[in-house]
Amino acid sequence: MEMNELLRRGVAEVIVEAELRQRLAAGKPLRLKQGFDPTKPDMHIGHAVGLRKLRTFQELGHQVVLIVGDWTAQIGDPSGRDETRTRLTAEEVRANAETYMEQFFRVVDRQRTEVRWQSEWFGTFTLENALDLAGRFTLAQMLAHETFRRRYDAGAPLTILELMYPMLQAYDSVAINADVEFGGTDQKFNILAGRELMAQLGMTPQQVFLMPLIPGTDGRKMSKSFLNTVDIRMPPAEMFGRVMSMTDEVLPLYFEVLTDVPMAEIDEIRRALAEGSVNPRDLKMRVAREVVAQFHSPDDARAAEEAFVRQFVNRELPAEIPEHALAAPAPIVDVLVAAGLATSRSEARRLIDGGGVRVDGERVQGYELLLQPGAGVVVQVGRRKFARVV
RNA sequence: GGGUCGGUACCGAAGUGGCCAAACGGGGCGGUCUGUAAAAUCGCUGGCUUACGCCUUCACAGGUUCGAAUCCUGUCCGACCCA
Repeated sequence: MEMNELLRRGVAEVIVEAELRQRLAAGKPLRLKQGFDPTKPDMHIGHAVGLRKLRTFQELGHQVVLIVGDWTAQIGDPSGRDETRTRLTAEEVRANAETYMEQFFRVVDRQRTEVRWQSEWFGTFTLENALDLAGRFTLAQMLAHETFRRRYDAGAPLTILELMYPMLQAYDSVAINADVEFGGTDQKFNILAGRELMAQLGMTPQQVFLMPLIPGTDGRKMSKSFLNTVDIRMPPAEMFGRVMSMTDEVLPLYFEVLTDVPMAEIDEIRRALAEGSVNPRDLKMRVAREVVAQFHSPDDARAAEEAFVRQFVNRELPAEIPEHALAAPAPIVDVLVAAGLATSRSEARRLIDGGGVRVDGERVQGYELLLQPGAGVVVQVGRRKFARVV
């Protein structure tokens, strides 16, 4: 791969690019650090952008060092909007780490990855070590971190413990002698702290590789609370559907960071979209197919596409409809709740009132409809929730 | 340690004795439209009830009152000022 594309496609920022180019040119395998906190095991395709980049570096012969942040997880990264954290038990940490890695290694090559736990070095850290570390950073430095300063200025709680977070992450780089640290742009401060610490200790400062935070399917920041994520662990059909619901604006970017489609071709796509000579839906299908193929398989991708076309383009019933068994005739309201199509009987009634419930395609008008066991009718809420009554 | 202000539904935020299951905005869900896009627009958004209505909820625990999210006491949590 061409150097510019390696350092720029799907990359937000490289610090310091000239230095990194030199080190790459020297031809020695580099140690690429990527850390994670085993607190929130759900990864979405936004995270995959960085994983894909790691994978590319691996293919060029470099070594990935994955840090399991079993200590920093106790603090919670203040870089995000995260506020108070509950402490995790050792078992939770281990389970979360496993879940994380299961996702991580769907993209990154396990054979060329060294997995290290923070407890290897922090487990034996003494108070003396901790004080020494704390002594190497100043409050002013910490308040230079926008998140800290904003919270401080806003009068929001900010503990000394949270100030420790960047220090611990910085020390990880020392412990494993990192050449490059990867992270999202929200990691810039923490990763730069690593650079400074390494320099202070007479080591060659690590290079910084920041991945962009990609927008979610609705164009806003990709975030669980917006329900606009595409999660790596989603089953193929759901993953396909979520990608399809992306807003037009993000389409070229998704091509750029989530597929291997050549940049020249993406430029053409951009042009075609601008002049309206293609149906964006068809391009989305291509992205969706590629994404599903990456995290599942090409076969899964094909199947997901067929199911999508059947259900949403042709408006046919999905191939797979969960069955709900009835022991006796039951009112529609009860069936909706029991089959998980409504969370309460009140909600079920509201859905009926709002015209959102259909039985075999017929809109349900009242609450009194009785469904018979074995009837085989299909109950539907909205466009996407189905159950077959048996 | 002292003082002041504050803790309301998924989030933000009104409400400061009855008209409060609680304004408004966001989000979410559903209808129309459609390319499961966006935008637009309409409705819903604690639970139980066909319904009348009933029940639980405004940090937590008590109390005053015919009646409390609203008043009082204590507890917990946060912010600010003083030390």
